Amino acid sequence: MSLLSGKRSPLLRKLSNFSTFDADETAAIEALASEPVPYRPREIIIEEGERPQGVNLVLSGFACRYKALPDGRRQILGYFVPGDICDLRVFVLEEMDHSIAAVTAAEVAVLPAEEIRQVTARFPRITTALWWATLVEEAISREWILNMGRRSAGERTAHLFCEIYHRLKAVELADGGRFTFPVTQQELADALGLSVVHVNRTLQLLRRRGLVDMENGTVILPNLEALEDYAMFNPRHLHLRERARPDASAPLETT
Amino acid sequence: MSLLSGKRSPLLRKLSNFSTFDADETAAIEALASEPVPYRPREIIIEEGERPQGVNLVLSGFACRYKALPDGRRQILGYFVPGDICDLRVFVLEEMDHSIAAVTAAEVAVLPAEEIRQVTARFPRITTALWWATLVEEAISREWILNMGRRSAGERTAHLFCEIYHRLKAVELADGGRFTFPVTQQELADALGLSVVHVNRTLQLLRRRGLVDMENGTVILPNLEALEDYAMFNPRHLHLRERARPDASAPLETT
DNA sequence: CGCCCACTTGATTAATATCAAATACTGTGG
DNA sequence: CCACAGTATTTGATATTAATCAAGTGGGCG
Repeated sequence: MSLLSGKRSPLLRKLSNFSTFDADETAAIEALASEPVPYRPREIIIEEGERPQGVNLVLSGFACRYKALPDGRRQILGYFVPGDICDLRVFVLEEMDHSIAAVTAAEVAVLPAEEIRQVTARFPRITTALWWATLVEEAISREWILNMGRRSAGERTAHLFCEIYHRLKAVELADGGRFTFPVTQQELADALGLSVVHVNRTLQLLRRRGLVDMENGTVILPNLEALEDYAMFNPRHLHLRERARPDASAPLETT
Repeated sequence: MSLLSGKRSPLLRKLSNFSTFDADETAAIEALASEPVPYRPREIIIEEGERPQGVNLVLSGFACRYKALPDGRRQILGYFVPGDICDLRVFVLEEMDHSIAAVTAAEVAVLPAEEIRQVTARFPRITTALWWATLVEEAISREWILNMGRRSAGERTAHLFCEIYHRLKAVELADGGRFTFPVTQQELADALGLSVVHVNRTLQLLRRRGLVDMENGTVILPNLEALEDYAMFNPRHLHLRERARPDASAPLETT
């Protein structure tokens, strides 16, 4: 992708929020995303129970993890935005305990385990950056638990928009309080643990308060500060401070 | 600890659910837990914003992760049982985005990063097992999101008891449908995202249905199968199948 | 045009929170 | 052993939040 446009790939843009890379490292990161596989909206990428084939890297569009209860209730567990890697070390486990699907039209690259192994063996700084990405994803999961458990419908919805906004901004896909996020209210409901009807009313509330507007798949946050305040959003959990850091602190870099 | 009693440490018991270890590996795992630090109930182990000192390994008792909102609402994000390691790669991040505290009286060992690095450098099978443990914890987090989002108060409570039971069983601290779990209803409320009063009523409901009994800090599950059914509990997400496996599949084992 | 799908609205019900008070239980000092 | 304080549990009444049911509306598109 970077070859075509001269622009940095979303993965590189994302990892640059944690570390800076020299030319070799940059080339190695850019080389990871081999051939993009296109998915249509809602198309399943991997399903619960399957054995994972490779490590998926989202290049464009949105995807999500989700889980369903035997009686049909469905819960989205998290979103993937461009630059996100789904389960770096998924091969340790025998089978998926949840599913991953495209939310919108999306392009996903499948990285062979061996390729990741080689890159991480050669570039410790990339290894650390990949761990950082994994740890941030875990932190987001924890925030979701707090979200579902202790935030009201309005706060929870607002919080989700703050999260997506900051994540998209980190890969240069959002700015000025607006971003493309074409999801139905049903999908929001599944992500927020609410009913569709209630999502609809909650969005109206946020709109009335001038916190969130949605038109045509674009989310507009006219007053980000007020929104973050209302949602009690603390960007700390995204660990996005831009800076170079030494990579000596990483344990677990083994032979 | 294993020196005192001749019994296997909880960490070894836990990892044995994933892999079998030879004498050297066993010794290395047993040597990890140096000196236990005692904590009193509710004592904070690490607080949000702090820089982590080392990797914590729970030897006895229960601990939890939690997060609080600025207005005081509190949410427990997960429990630690003996054998659990809190954040293997925590050093990658600069500061904690949540807190960890003892729930009951507990003993915790602090593992220096360097020690972990050495053990994992020498024993790839241990490395893989530690990853497995980390991945299981992530899977549990995801299940909690489903729990909070889509399960009713009763189902959610039941599900938590199923989870703790299976986890304790994996370290030989539960059997025959009973285990020690001395938590207050307020703490359950913070874990389940409910009010105390509602937890109380939910427990009464479960008791009336013969699914859960609690007396004196001991939880009794008189009919585990019915409970799991009611909670729609699927043990798959704990990835606890007992078996030896090759460790060749692990990516990211780098220099 | 007409259909499908998403969105919206209103009315009602169910789940859960909040408030307030009463009852048990635990440990402590006398 | 008792009295007491403090905490945890239980109960009842009421309010709030969110789900459900049912019926529109509206836009894109074959």
